Amino acid sequence: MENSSIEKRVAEQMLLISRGAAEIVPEEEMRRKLYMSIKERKPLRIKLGLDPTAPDIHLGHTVVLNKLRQFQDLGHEVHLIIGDFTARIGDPSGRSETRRQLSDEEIKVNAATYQEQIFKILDEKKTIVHFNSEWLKKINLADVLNLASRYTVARMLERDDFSKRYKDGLPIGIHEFLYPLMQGYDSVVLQSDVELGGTDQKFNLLVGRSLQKEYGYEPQVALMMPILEGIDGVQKMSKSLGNYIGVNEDPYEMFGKTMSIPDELIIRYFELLTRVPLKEINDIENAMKEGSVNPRDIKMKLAREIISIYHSEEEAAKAEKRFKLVYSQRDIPDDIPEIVTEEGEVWLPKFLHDNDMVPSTSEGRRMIKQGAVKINGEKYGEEKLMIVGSMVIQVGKRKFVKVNAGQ
RNA sequence: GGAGGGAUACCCAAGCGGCCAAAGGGGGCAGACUGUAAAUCUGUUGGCACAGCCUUCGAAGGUUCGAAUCCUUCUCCCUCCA
Repeated sequence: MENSSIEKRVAEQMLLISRGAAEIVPEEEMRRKLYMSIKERKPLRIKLGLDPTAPDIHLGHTVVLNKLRQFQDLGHEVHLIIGDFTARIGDPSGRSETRRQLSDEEIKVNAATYQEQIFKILDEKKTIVHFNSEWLKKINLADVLNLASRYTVARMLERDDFSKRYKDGLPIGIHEFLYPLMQGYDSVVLQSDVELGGTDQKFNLLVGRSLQKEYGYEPQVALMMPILEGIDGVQKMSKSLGNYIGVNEDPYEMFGKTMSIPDELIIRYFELLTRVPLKEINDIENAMKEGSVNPRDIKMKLAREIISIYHSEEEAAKAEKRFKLVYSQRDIPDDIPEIVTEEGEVWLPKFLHDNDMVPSTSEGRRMIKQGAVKINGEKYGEEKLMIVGSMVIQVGKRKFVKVNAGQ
């Protein structure tokens, strides 16, 4: 192949790879690796490590997975490492406190659900999955010492999270120092060319680089993706903060949650979560700046795009229709759950609780007092309710149930 | 190993014998307004068939008519010294 045509393909790949990326360290090396890969027709080994610390994955996780998928589509070799061993330690990255250590059982369960969800994005056939216990389990203390001797405490303490904790007098477990070393060791074993991660992974990825050098291999390139903000627009998306959209959520939930993101996040979500071409995204951005489109409509498009990836276009359209009905027209949707009960008087707080519309009867009472409960579209302020015939009970904006009183 | 300080609800934080289901702030939820965005205002924020009762101030015991508050032991964390 001509040098010039290789260069051209390198440039093309670089463009795709850079989309949304926060940082590529070092960028020049990325180019060089791509060049060699094309020239020698040898795919790059791309590594992504995942800690099975939470049972479900959400859109925040998909940022990096989408990038991985791009590499796959470009013909590179994707290695997914399930950190079943490292999960025992828990990644200290960005943590202001020591992580809880997980049990084997939890890890196993999480790893299984992970894999099932991950392949909604990655091409299963082209993905090589490893569990890092494969090699980390076999290491003995002498190996650990050998590994540990290749890094220094001073460099560990350069890390933001460690140095902050150290300064604040918060505990740092010795085992937490081992975490980046183990992750780096994964790279040594795998001889990865590129490792992906969030920007919070920078330190770990760079440790991988230096360990690979220590062990006499070519160091990997660190490709960092931004950390996605959650639907509150402020904090990073995470399950524990409750500001997430899960990939397993039903289309209507996804639609609603997407619509609730702040406007400032729209473009970012497009860029990091969809496959809408960059050019189109730019057009959207400009149109919004000019005010020629309503951000609400753009958000609806975003929601459709996202749902299409995890469900289907039909589902997306259905979710949109329902959304418009409930929120724009303030109407009652027709596909709400129905329950059958006996005719007669019920104590509403308990009734709502029994039907999972409120977390407790106390909360139910509060909702009623605050005017959040509607019967057949009418605000209802009483705790006692006479159930006759068929009625729709609504709590807040989004919870509906249809009650049919049997004979 | 020695000396001192601390642990309060989702988070931060006040309370230091009864008026404490526990101030204040953040966050959450709901209402109004809207584009279920943001901003703003208002209410609410342990449970229970609820003007009452039950559980909750790191854990377990104790003192007291009465304990988040006092005592004992334990657990965890921090600071200083070694």
